[in-house]
Amino acid sequence: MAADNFTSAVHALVARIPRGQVATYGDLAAYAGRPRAARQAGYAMHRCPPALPWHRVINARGALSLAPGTTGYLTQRRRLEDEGVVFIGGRVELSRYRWPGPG
DNA sequence: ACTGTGACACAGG
DNA sequence: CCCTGTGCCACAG
Repeated sequence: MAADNFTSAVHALVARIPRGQVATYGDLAAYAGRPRAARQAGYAMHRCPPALPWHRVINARGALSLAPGTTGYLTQRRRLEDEGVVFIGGRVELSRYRWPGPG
């Protein structure tokens, strides 16, 4: 069952994102030690344990990468809004909510 | 081994 | 702002 290092690193990072803040796939990949593996971070999120705050992970444009209208999209958006994240035109202001990183 | 695909990102136009 | 092409990395068939 053990996930590979990159995947577990991404999951560990997701667990560290503070409430009300967000991180991009590219950010997570970089913090995990692979600056060019944003897509793989996305795959890691697809395999993300439901207990983690997966909704705090969005794309570099400040939008949700799940298909609009789907249950996943609505869940993610509602959770973020519950944490105080404001959506404008389907996007959030990254300069305002972006997590600086683990260290 | 090769091709297609994706919860991505960035440079151009 | 939009849309498009290209680069990227790993997985599935």
